[in-house]
Amino acid sequence: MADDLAPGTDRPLAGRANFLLSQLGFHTAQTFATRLAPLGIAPNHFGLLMHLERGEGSTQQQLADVLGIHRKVMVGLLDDLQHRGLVERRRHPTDRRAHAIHLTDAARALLPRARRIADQHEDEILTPLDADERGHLIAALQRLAERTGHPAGVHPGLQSSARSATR
Amino acid sequence: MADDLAPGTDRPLAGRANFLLSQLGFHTAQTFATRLAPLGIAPNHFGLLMHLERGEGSTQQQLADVLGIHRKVMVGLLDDLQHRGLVERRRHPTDRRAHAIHLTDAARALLPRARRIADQHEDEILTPLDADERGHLIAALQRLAERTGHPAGVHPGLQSSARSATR
DNA sequence: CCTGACTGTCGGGTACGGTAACAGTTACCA
DNA sequence: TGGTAACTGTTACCGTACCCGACAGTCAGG
Repeated sequence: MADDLAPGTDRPLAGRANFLLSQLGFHTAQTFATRLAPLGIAPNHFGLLMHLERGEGSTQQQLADVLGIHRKVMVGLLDDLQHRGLVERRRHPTDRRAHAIHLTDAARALLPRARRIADQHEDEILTPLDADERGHLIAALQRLAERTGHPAGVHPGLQSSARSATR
Repeated sequence: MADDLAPGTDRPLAGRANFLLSQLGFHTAQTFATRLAPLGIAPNHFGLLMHLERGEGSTQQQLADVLGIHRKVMVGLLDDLQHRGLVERRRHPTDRRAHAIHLTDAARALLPRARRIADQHEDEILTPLDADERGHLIAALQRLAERTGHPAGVHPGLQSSARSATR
């Protein structure tokens, strides 16, 4: 579209889609972490719990693969959740080196509350838009997200900052 | 909209606007930093240079206020840029405690290249959308960004990760 | 049975973020 | 005029988080 030798356009940052996405993404992650903090978990814990909900008994390695992180990080995440009483590391039925990760009843009670917080937070973020505009925005974002190479629902920044909301 | 006592909706993460924004924002910031790295600067340096372009001679404190960060962080950012030969700390004409920050010729030569990289990066991110959809998306994002409380063009995550692309 | 590969975990080096404090300078105000 | 309070830019410090390799225990295949 732009001439390959032309200098960049002189638009302000606030009109560039990449800046807006980065700015809004950071703000969204930050406020969501704040909303979730009273539950004693961080956004990455929430994502892990959501994954565990459909598929308990997985290995830590399997979970790490699905979320695209290193097994070492999974140790820390599960330590947090176990300390919080939300997951159990049971013996794996067939592989004695591995753990089978299961949700506790407390986690099953917590998840609906967390989902409601997520809904409220989303509604708050999208306040300026009506229902039609929200639909168009989400559809557009999904199309952009598909191109990033990350599997659906996998956050690229997951490999860090697990303990911020834990203490 | 949702009943206040209802459990949260059971949508996957990939369909929630707040998750999509956070995911895309992180990915966008990451790839933009990569595109910018060959120039020897990070995204926050780019933002600072853009601000300096319209308004040289500012004090470090003034710049920190405009960007919403602490003066100490500005010291680090300017250290990087000065080391890179892009800014000069001159004596302030009226206040001998303060520095007057000026761009160098190298910075004025670098900025068009950086802007072109930003344009290309934006185009790359928005590939799946046509011109109309891009316009609608940017307009919607701008309306959401206005509600965050951050001044236009101010990135909330600016207070960190300055040195990632410097070395 | 024995070697190689895998699982989950632990310690150590390193870099980062935020706090407190500093000298130099200005502004206020009696 | 003098003296105190506030401000600028900077440094030193400390607790924390992240990355790396290494480890015991266990499985799989020849």
